Amino acid sequence: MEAHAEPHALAEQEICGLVKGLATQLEVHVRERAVNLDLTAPQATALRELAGPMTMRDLADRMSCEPSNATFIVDRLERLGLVERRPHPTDRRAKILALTPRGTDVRARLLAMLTENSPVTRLTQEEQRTLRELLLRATGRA
Amino acid sequence: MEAHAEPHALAEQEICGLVKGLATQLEVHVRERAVNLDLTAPQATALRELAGPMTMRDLADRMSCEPSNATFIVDRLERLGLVERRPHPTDRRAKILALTPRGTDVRARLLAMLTENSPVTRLTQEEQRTLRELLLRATGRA
DNA sequence: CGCAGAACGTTATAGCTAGAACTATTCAAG
DNA sequence: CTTGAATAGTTCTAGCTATAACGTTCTGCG
Repeated sequence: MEAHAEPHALAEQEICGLVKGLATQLEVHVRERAVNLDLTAPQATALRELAGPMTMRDLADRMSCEPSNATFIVDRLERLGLVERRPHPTDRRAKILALTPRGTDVRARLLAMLTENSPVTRLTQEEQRTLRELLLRATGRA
Repeated sequence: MEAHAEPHALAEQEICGLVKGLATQLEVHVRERAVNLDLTAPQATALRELAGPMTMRDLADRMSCEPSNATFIVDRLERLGLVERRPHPTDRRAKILALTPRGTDVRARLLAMLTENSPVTRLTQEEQRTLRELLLRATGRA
């Protein structure tokens, strides 16, 4: 029987499903808030990650997506007048992303909505700290 | 300053990014193994979740995706001769998904590859148990 | 029984995503 | 200084994904 042969492997598979499940719930949570601002989920996610000026690559890393996808999303945010692409002061290959005044305003309203009823709030502060530690280790960032 | 205004909210945002990051790493891990079997990542994920006969809805739930997407993926798996759609014995709306002999074989080889060097193996058994508990609670399944 | 509401699965559509190929620029080794 | 490798960003394309709408079947309630 499979269950008796590889119990360890089964646990790993379950965790994969749970991680995907939580990621999906978080994306749905973002999407539900984003529509109120006429944004799609990835656009809102990008806006959330733009806590300060950064390059396209930085944004792609923070969103865990490929640079080509960051280009796609920033194109739309720029068209909406929420983000600007500025030249990088020392690296002529790179571009610095900066929020416009409207972008700053929309981002503030977005963050306020995102903090309400997030799936993560099902966990206590202590549990959130533990989860953060485990995710840091699992992703190899710690 | 933002950091002083809402430290709690910032922690939540970091967890969102970490969950997405781990989910992405897990998908990359699946994709890298899947290509050896001429499968795409979602096809391999579906095959992994097909531990036994189940309906389209069950598969969609296990994959955390919409039913329309499950239709898309199962169409391809059926075309590859790995999965069959059979009528449900008591519910004429539903269909039962069953692996073909070749599907069973491919799935076994897939599972063997997936257990090797998964990002989750960066955690100890004990840590994996803790992570599983927290994810169950965060997703509202426990 | 009969009907309203819900559930299962599919289709069509619009939008998101990764990968490969490309240009321009930077970095590192000689 | 110069050349080869690496990096930043974009474009193009194929494929994945969610949503809405639909037909079919089931379920609960009167």
